[in-house]
Amino acid sequence: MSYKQKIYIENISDHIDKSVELNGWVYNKRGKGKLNFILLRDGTGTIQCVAFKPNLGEEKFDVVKSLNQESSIKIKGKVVASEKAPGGYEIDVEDIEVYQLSGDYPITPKEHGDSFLIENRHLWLRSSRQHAIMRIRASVMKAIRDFFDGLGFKLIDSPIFTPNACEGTSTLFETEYFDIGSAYLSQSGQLYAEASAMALGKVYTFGPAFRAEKSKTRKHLTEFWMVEPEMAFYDLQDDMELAEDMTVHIVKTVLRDCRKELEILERDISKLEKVTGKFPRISYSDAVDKLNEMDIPLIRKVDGQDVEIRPFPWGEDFGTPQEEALTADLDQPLFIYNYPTEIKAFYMKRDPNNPKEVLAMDMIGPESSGELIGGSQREDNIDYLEERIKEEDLDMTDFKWYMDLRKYGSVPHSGFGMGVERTVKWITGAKHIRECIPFPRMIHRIVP
RNA sequence: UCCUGAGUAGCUCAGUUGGUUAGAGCAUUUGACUGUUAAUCAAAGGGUCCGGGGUUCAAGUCCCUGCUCAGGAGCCA
Repeated sequence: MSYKQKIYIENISDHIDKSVELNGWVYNKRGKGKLNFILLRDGTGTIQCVAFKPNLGEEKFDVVKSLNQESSIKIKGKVVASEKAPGGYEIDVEDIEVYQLSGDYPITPKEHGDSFLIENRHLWLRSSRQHAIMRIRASVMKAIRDFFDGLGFKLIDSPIFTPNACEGTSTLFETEYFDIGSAYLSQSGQLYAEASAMALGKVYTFGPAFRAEKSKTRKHLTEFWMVEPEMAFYDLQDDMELAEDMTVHIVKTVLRDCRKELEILERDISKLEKVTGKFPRISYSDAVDKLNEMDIPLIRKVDGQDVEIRPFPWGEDFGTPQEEALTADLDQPLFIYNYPTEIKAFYMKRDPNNPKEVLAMDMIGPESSGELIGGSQREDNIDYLEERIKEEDLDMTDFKWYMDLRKYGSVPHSGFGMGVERTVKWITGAKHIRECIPFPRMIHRIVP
């Protein structure tokens, strides 16, 4: 039989009243004497299969009785519509074949703790919630690629091994690289995206990024996926407009293609439906004023003690409490733009009207989802860029090739980076970012 | 790195003031049942109470120490 003729549960309604063959795993089983109900999952969905002893015969019925959770089986039977069946359809089992009877499956239908589930991540992926999140993740990835491809962007792949730091060295994973010495795992493909944008105009790089930050929170991974578009002749306004359109496109795609998954996750869809565009924008300085109106202080650790500083001083970066306060009443993501130069990366363009600020923006998601996007117009003036590299104590020789981009036809250009897992966390309403990537890498976990 | 909390059956947990043989639900095994929805009912098996040290006639329980895990902070996407 050709693979094209294989039948999957997600399309089972195309085969009503026909006999079909399904392959899958036992998700759950309920016995009732001569009648057994098998909940079969095949990766595309689940369906109830009804095994009735008089129809199957003693021998085959004993096979059904021996099945336990996650046994792998082939089932032949007729597809029937039934109000009693979860999902509306069920299979009247005519024949069954066992690939393998499962041993004691550790993830039972009852509750489990976080640490047990993450230790069994390779099996946890089979559970309905995780299954739904992974399908939404796949949909988000595809939405991102479709969005940029549709606008004529070219996908370029930036290297994972890099010789130097993009922003600071303390958070780099270091590895040996033959006789050359140390190489570092890429924290961002941005510098390479900039070079590519000068060649191709509009590009995006999409791949994993590695950060050795010792963060231990529900929104940090040491390995995460990031999409980074970079566009020649785009200013900061263009950059924000693009980020907004992309975000709307992602949410719309998931709402269109993943209704079932969002239902399994019990996500409040009405909240996502409000993400339609015209995201609010506020400058950093206005945001500081607003925080002070709301009496939100800066909280700083001094000798292990939390000290509240009022009013919030201009020049300090926003943390979680500030982001939450600024977005609490909003249905859509918020752009904060024009940050103090000192707290931002060297490559961001200083505002020609105010050198204390850079043309940078962050997009903070609603529903406490935090920073989803960070971007900026890039510094295109070679002298200012050199000044900033020196201020940050970075090694000029590392950036020789990067400076060439400002030497040979420098142009205004902009870009941003969006964390895929944070976006998936927001859209799915997942409690923890570790649920938003198949195999999370975190400060204290690298297995499985 | 800092702060807080937790570690008892395969899993989720209870375990009184320190006191006889450490319990429950799920999972597993066996049996009953023709419509179950995390099925139900009956029975059985299953324990290095995280490791080490201490106090005590007596420690799962109190003290010290180490390890592991979780939540939060900072940093960031």
